[in-house]
Amino acid sequence: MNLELRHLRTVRAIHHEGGLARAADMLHITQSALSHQIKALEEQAGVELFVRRAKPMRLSAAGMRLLRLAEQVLPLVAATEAEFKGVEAGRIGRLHIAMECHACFDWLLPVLDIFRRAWPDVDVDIRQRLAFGALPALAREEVDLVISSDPEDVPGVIYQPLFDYAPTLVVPAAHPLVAKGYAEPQDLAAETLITYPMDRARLDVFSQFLTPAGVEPAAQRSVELTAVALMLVASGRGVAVMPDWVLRREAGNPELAMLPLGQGGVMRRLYAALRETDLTQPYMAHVLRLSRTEPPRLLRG
Amino acid sequence: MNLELRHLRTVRAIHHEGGLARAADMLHITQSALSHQIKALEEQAGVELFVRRAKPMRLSAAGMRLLRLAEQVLPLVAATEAEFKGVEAGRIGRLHIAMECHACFDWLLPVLDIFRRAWPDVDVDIRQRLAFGALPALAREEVDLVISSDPEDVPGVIYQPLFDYAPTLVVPAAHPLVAKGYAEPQDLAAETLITYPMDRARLDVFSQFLTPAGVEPAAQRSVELTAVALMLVASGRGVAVMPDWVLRREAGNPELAMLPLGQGGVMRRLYAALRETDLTQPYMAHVLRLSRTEPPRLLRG
DNA sequence: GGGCGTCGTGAGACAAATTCATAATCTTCA
DNA sequence: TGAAGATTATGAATTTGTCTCACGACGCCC
Repeated sequence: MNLELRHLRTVRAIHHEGGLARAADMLHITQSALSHQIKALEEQAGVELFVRRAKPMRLSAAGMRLLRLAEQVLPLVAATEAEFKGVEAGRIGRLHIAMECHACFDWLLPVLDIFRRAWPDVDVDIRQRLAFGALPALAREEVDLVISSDPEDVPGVIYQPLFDYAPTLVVPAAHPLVAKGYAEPQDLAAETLITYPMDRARLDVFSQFLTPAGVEPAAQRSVELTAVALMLVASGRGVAVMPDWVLRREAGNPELAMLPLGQGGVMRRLYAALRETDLTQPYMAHVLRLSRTEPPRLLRG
Repeated sequence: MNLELRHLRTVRAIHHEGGLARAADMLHITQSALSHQIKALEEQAGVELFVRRAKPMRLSAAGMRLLRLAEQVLPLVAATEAEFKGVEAGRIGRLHIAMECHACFDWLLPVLDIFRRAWPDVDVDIRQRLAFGALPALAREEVDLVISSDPEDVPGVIYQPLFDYAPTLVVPAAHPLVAKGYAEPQDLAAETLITYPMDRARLDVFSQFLTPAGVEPAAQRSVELTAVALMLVASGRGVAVMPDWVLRREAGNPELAMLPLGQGGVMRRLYAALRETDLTQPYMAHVLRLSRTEPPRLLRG
């Protein structure tokens, strides 16, 4: 019977205003238009929706059921429309984040905790394991922000630098390398390397250290959790490379020792990638600012 | 932003069918129409509702919010439309009853109890004290059935006879009139008459007995409940006139005695009034049949 | 019974949705 | 990589639907 919201708005207006003429007034159309409309509607429904005996016109029993539907549905619609105005105004939005950096949980969770208090209407989520990589997901609008240290040139996507970090080797306290004071690629040739479960190309230890030197570790083992990796290192099962901000917290742990990669260490820069169109979103600006300022503060505090 | 159900149906179809072309198919319009429609919608909303990078087209974050609305609203609409089909088929309807007869509760409630089991989708109600009388309320579709013993000629309203009854005087068992065996109007001139709280014109004792004879009772008192009226009579506070079907239940009560009005008694006929247009409703036919057959059965049983 | 308010109706103006034909993209697969 | 197939976009014409205008009908209230 092809009901439309227009009809529900009409039914509600006639009921609330008490009569066709006044309802037409409130809907900013003529009384005649309403008369035509309800006549067509009644023909479609096959039921009399209004009682015409008494003027002004009133809803019949069947009309009342339509009114009930209108009172249910129209507020929902109005709320959604209001949300859309909110989206236009930038108050509402979505912030789904993809990380190519396992340890980033460490600083990202506190950052998002601050963020969600400031932007309660923004839908926040973190998504791992995107099927075809994080950047395509960004372009396809599956996610809205990608945390990565490998900027790629993708049209419509821009990179904002966040902060620098040093991938650092962590070994058992008793390890012979500790005396040397730093690690060279060859030093890992006989070691079991513990990494996060990611593509080699996205692991700093390979992309910045081992692969350029053509060195392969004796064995590799992947674990999901930072705490587990550190435990394995402490118990002599292998060595790992992690951002310095993770390890700074373990500075007081007597079972572990940290060594720079190479004599001078390796510096890496973390970026946030987002769609160019989202750059104007105020909440995006906010989350970027938080992501630049909060992590260093967390390390000090 | 003038959303319409059409748009919600489109959004839902595109999501479920996964793409414009298939959605167009399911909605029985061309792909082109849909393309135009969503373009217009996006312009109105000021937000991109679909992600066009990847084909087939997918909902964007904003589109997802519209989808949520669609999933909320469309089932409600569909349910109401289904109800309207039910109304057309006569399965669903309203049966609001106005009584001009207080004691009719006695038989009407059992009748409605049977009725509602047979017609669970018919909305049943009993309404007392209609502002301007029951018959205008019938014409105005405030009620759908009126129980009355005074048929009036109203266009569009027809009367169906239900059953006959005898308004009967009930007095205390020790009352002097009991010896006489019947009551004449003058016998009530010295009595307190207990009635239901209604207009005199609608009380049998006046319209059929006292008023024609020009007799006025010594006093009149009105009570709502039959049981209370009988209690007052039993305790010598007055006399009352009620339909015989009410009193037959009190036949064994040693404190009360029943007397016919006049030597031969008075007979009255109860009618059900309804709109002519409702005469074809199957549930109306059913409630009328029940109202004819059940009350006599109740008296016997 | 004449004014007043309310609703109904038909014709024409206007707006909107749909279709048709075709172009522009993207995907897939050899 | 290039051609076939699938998917979406676009512009103009067409159809459909909605609204307005002008007027008529009806009921109500002094």
